[in-house]
Amino acid sequence: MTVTLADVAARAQVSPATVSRVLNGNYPVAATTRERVLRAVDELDYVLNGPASALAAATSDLVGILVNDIADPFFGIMASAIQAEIGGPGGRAGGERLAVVCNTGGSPERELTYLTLLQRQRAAAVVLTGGAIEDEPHATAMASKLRKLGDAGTRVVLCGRPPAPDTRAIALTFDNRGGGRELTEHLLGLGHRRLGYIAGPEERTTTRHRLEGHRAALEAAGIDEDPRWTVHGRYDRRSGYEATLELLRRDPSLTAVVAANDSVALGACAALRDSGLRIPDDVSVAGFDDLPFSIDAVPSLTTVRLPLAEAGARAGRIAMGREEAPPGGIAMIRGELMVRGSTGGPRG
Amino acid sequence: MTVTLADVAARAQVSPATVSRVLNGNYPVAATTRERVLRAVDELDYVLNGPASALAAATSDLVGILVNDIADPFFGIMASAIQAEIGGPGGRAGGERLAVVCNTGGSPERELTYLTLLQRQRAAAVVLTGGAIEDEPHATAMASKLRKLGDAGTRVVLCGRPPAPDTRAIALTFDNRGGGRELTEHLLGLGHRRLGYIAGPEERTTTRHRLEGHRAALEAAGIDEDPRWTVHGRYDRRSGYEATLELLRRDPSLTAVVAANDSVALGACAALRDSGLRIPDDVSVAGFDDLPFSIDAVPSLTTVRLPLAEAGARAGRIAMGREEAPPGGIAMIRGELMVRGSTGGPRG
DNA sequence: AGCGTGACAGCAAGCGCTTTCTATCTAGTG
DNA sequence: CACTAGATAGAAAGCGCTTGCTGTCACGCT
Repeated sequence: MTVTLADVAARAQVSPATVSRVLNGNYPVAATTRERVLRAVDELDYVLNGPASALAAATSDLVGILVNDIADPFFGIMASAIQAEIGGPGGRAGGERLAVVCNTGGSPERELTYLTLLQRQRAAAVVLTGGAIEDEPHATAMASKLRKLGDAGTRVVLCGRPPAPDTRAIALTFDNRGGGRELTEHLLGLGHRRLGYIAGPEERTTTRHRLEGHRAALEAAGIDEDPRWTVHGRYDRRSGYEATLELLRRDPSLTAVVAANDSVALGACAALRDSGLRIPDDVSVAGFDDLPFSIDAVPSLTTVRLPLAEAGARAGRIAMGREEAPPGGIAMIRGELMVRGSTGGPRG
Repeated sequence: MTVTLADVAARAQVSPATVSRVLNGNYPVAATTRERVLRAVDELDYVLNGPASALAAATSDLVGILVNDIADPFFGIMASAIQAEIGGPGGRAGGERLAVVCNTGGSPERELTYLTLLQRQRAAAVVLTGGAIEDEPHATAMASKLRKLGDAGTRVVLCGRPPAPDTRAIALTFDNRGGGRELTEHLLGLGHRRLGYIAGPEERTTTRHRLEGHRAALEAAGIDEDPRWTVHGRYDRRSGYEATLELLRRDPSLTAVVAANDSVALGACAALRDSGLRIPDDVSVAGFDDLPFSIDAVPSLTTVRLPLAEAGARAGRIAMGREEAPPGGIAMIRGELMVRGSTGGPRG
């Protein structure tokens, strides 16, 4: 019923081998023969059988991209950039590859299961985006899985994620600590002394690093941090809204709120406004990531820009073997402080 | 080197057939045997070879999701919902499926090529999201491709996209026309008579339908539309910014601007502010989609909410055969007008 | 004229799994 | 107790493609 290589071969009066070679183009085939084959392919409307081809050749053209939340532009932007470089149709890369975007939802089990699924598909490469989960057993399981993938010839690249030791994985890590520190230094420079911090979920590297940067800046400035000034939440707007109200309840004298990321910062802004506070006159707000909407907030958000698209593109190229891995397999990608309207000197 | 089914069989002292059956669980296997096999799988760290399995069984567990722009939350939200229902790891669905999110970038060729790639992989189902491109040759090619996919047993679902006649594709269509109309009626009700419209790219069904709704409302109100009041652009913020400046240049007396979607509306707001105009006192602004950030705009955006997540979830279930297709294979999904702060009565 | 040499094309052996058909064994039945 | 139905397990035939190896020619060289 379905057209196979053999059918094409018969029609073109050549052997299946020849058809295969024409299609893969890695073996000399006379121009006239090639033409005949291509015509047959066209006439029969032949479509290669991917699984069969993958099985015989022991390789596949699937590339996995793991993201925490595909609905979040932070991941969407990286995924998009990675995918463009992977060279799906229209990409500059030669062979047409299928990018498989997998949504882990931040769940450790899913992360692992997806990796197994990709391993099962004999994926050509896998790119993991976003922070890692800091759970000892899970980290061990991940490392082991990544090692196996690497051993099986799958190229593994971590994009915006800390290195995975004892693994062949290439890591392009965001300097969350440095960015967090710079951001808080900016606030301190403006004269703020009482800063609330809305952190992301615990046991996430991203959360921890940004928070560490923040605390390092405080410490360097000789400020004793009040434990009440830190609240943990999710990486979304809602969480930012609630956390801000909580922060305000705990200490109404705060003059600045630093958020785990831009979405959280937006929620913080909303909460402040709803509490009758002006930004930045009464309270300054800062975000992280510099997602596209941040500049449109009113006032526009002071934040740390992470080169998401660039990092994704680079990760994609490395995954495809079109760019050399950084020395040591690790590269630290710095963020850039974007000072905008949401931060100003403290009131009074 | 790599562990195969046969290795597991040898270790468990059973035939490969039995191992396969244990793994697929669709054939009776004695409990003790099953256990022995599972132990062997575990000890050998065996991972099924996806391509081989797909080849032999003539089916695969890949499900394609086509989106225009994965970095755009509009698509991200739908993709996320679809994927959750597809039942990747952790999903309620039984078999573990791999969702393949394909980024077409709005390019017709890529759309087609991705479909071929999915066809090649013998995808179990394909969900196409977002509006279609209104180019006769391309539409024909798409229909033909979708027909072939359908004939090959791949379930095809259109989510937020007009029906594809002569195809087995199930369509969950957004009522863009109705939403557009309602939105403009709201503005007219407030007393606006000179409305600018920032449309999306031409030759897109979404663009056309929303615009048609807008015009229908104007016509019903007996307003002659000035051709200068419509500008076409892309579906992004930047485009909204520029288009608004252009609109203002063409007719500074406009009292309202209707945007093709929320991102464009945000750009419009920025342009208005930069032009020294207040929203909504001087000019009202309306968006479309009600993406999460819309409520955080200042003032918050009046827009038409599209149940993106619900539609995606439903599309996912239909694609998996877990929900019946709507009668006639077509369902119209209505939007809901969300009146918020960005629209008000015209000045004066 | 004889022959080495490319340039192509074909043969055939798998790749690792699924599944039909068949064989075996146990337990239930008259 | 002979016999049959039901429950498992195995043998083996592919699934559609790739690729190493083996021809077969047509040239051009000595």
